[in-house]
Amino acid sequence: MVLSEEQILVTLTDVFRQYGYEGASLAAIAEATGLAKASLYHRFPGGKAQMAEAVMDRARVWLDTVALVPLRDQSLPIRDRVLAMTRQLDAFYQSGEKSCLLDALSIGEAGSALRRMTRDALDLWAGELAAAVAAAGYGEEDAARRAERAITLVQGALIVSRIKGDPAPFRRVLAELPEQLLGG
Amino acid sequence: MVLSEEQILVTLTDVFRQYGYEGASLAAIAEATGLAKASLYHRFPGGKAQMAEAVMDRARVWLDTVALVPLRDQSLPIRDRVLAMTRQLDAFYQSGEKSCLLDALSIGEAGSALRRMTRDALDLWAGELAAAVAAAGYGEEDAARRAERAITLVQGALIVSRIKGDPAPFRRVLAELPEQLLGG
DNA sequence: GTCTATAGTAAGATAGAC
DNA sequence: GTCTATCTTACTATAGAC
Repeated sequence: MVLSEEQILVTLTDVFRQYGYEGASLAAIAEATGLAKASLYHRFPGGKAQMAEAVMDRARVWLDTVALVPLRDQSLPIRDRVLAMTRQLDAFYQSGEKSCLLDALSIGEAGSALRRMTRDALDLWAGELAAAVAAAGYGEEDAARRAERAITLVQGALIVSRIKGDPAPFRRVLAELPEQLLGG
Repeated sequence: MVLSEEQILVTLTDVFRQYGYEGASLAAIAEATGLAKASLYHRFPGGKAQMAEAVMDRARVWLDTVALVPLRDQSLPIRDRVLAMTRQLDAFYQSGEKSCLLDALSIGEAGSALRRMTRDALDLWAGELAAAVAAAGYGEEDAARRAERAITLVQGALIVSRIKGDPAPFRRVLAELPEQLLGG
């Protein structure tokens, strides 16, 4: 059976964020996707490194074309825009039951291309979030700090939720994110 | 040359938090410690799993006997106690240049014993921090939320700093931790 | 308690048939 | 584009000498 590239990338994303880059063996990937290892190499001649880069590229595209889109909709109140972003995050992380992709792919001896991609994704997220907050009337620097703190809370909450085996900390952070970004 | 158990655990801690559990190969551990693989097995018959558990156990002891000690010193103002804890964290994480051990050892297929140890360490930290905040006059539930949020910020900041290759986010979070815990 | 040497296994990756 | 079978390497772990 022939799977679509999209279906494979969804599965790869799950495997990488569950096991991390090193922990995700080709055997595990083959089993999760239902494809033989040779078939994976047919689609990703660069092997596991290319698979991880494809996953990260798709994550950046998702950030750019889905999660961050509501932030740019100036017809909505800023608080609603932020709220729409948190709903996308909630879906991507399944309310805290899935681990963070940026974390999983930035640990260990990830290649330099992958490192750059995780950094770019983080910068994209932080930049657009800061711009949205600044557009709400905050100073550039204040907005940048609020955006950085929001992202920090999301990343941290995903770790705390994973370690505790309890999605509640992530849900709490997500619920308080609009106030964190726009309050005070 | 015979290294002390403590010297080995210091090195193991560094290797595990740099590469993660899966990424830390015995070859890398042997090179970092200067011991042959067989010598490592002499000291840790349970192999890599036992090494990681020993590292995590030492981290819990450090938390209990070093980092959290100032929190219990009721002769000092609460803000100074929290500040003393942040100084210990700053030293352990070398101002954000070292990754988070709890993160590195909780990702992937870490054994159930290791999982329990990371969770226990997190609970110990959260519990004592919440108790200290509560002793400053906050309600139990409010104190627990503030403690959870502080730990979330520290974890998240370590990830952001690692991805960006810039310790500044971690330093900022640490500097704002007393206000985060006790302000408002 | 250290080492060299090696066993046994699982990893990433490839060849070639269909 | 898929597969089975295989190659090579690197891994975890052990044996046995000093």
